[in-house]
Amino acid sequence: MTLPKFSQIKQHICQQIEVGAWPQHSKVPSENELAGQFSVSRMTARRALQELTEQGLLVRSQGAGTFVATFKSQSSLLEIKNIAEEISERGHQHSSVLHQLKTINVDAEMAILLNVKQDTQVFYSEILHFENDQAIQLEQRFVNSVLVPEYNQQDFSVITPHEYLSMVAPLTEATHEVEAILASAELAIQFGIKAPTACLQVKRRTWSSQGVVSFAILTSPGDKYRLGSHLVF
Amino acid sequence: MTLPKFSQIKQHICQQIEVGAWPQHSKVPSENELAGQFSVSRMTARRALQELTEQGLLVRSQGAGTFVATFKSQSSLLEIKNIAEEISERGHQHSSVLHQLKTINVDAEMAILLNVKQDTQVFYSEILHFENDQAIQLEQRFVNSVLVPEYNQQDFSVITPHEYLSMVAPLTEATHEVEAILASAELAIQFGIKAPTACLQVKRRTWSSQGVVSFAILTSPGDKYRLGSHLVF
DNA sequence: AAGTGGTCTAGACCACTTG
DNA sequence: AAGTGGTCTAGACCACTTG
Repeated sequence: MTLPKFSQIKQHICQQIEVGAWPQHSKVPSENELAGQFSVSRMTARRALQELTEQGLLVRSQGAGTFVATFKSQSSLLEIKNIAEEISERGHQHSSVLHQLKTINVDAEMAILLNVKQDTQVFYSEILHFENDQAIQLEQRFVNSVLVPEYNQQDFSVITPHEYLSMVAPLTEATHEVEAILASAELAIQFGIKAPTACLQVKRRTWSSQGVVSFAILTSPGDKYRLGSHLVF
Repeated sequence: MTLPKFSQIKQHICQQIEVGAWPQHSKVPSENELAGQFSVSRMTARRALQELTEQGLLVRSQGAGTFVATFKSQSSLLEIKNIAEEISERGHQHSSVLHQLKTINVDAEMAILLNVKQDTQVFYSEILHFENDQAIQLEQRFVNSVLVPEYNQQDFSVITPHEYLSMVAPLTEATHEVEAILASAELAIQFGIKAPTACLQVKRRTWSSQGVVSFAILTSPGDKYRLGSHLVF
């Protein structure tokens, strides 16, 4: 299974930027130059440049060219942090209980979210995280078994899914959706809270260079958890 | 100056979804059908579908087709967007009702948040924002009267606070705190929802080069609003 | 088997910026 | 005038899902 040509070109450009060969504001090869170098049509080279522009790595200007974008100082805002780390940074004790770790058949929706074929087997893990004996987050995670075939063989009492995935499939991209929901009866019991409590629910999709790695649903009681971000312009 | 063909097709699809002709999860015309209907090449029809998918309006599945996505208002955590703009980008109608616009004496906490002396007079505005006649966000805002002395003389039926502040005190920095809360009885009435509903509450502090400009509390019903972010590493 | 989306080609004309 | 990106065409082959 080889990567599509436009993906290969994207990877090449990312690499050049990462190693510093193409610094900020430097001109990157034009569509025609890339098409020549990689022996593809202009449309394919264009797609690579276009997608990297949408991702914020490049900026384009008709007539002028394509340039490496200014790196955003966005690392601190909604970082993808490991919950165990977050808790220990607060000087508290992290622990977790593994509820489930199994293989499931994806339904249509999950197939789209993980970008796998229907009826593929994927991994599902459910872990409840504690901060000083207080349940703080329920982590429900679906993992692409093609990209991370040994996910279900890990011991999640010694490593968090986030830590393991960071090792075997480094993050290149992520999306978040944040919602407020009412705790279900079941959730309320797990968190040890009374029935009508608001919860923050973050749905996080993560990518490595190979594709979608996992889809996680992170739910936390609203009165014990919040998200922060700091933007600098 | 006419719109490009792919934009016209996008508009047409948006319209169908808006007027309810194509409800959630319904199948939209295939690339080939659209190409035929609009007398364009398949690549052009495809671009329209592709961009709407990236924007979250459609979902696609190879072999199966393209479908209208589950609709939910979404706002980005990474940019400070004007709510009126956000709503009109979704093709909906924004309106607002000004509840209050007055001068108040800050208490100790607000003095710290706005970085002004205690007992300074600051402006307070309270505005309820609607998306198509549905109340979607309550904006409670405290504004530094030293940096923005004419805030209380604006007509907030023609300009949003965000738009006005962007003009007179451009953003240089912002912090967000996101929490899930239970709607108070008063809030529930304003939003037209039943009592135990979860709400997303964003507390936003904004700076211009001169200092803290404003502190805003943005509250939205959880079932009608969500925040999103897209990170690239 | 027919339809769908995913990738790709080799051209074209255009608006725009740069030397 | 030459190069660049923006739009568009009319094809092609493929993997996949559906009846």
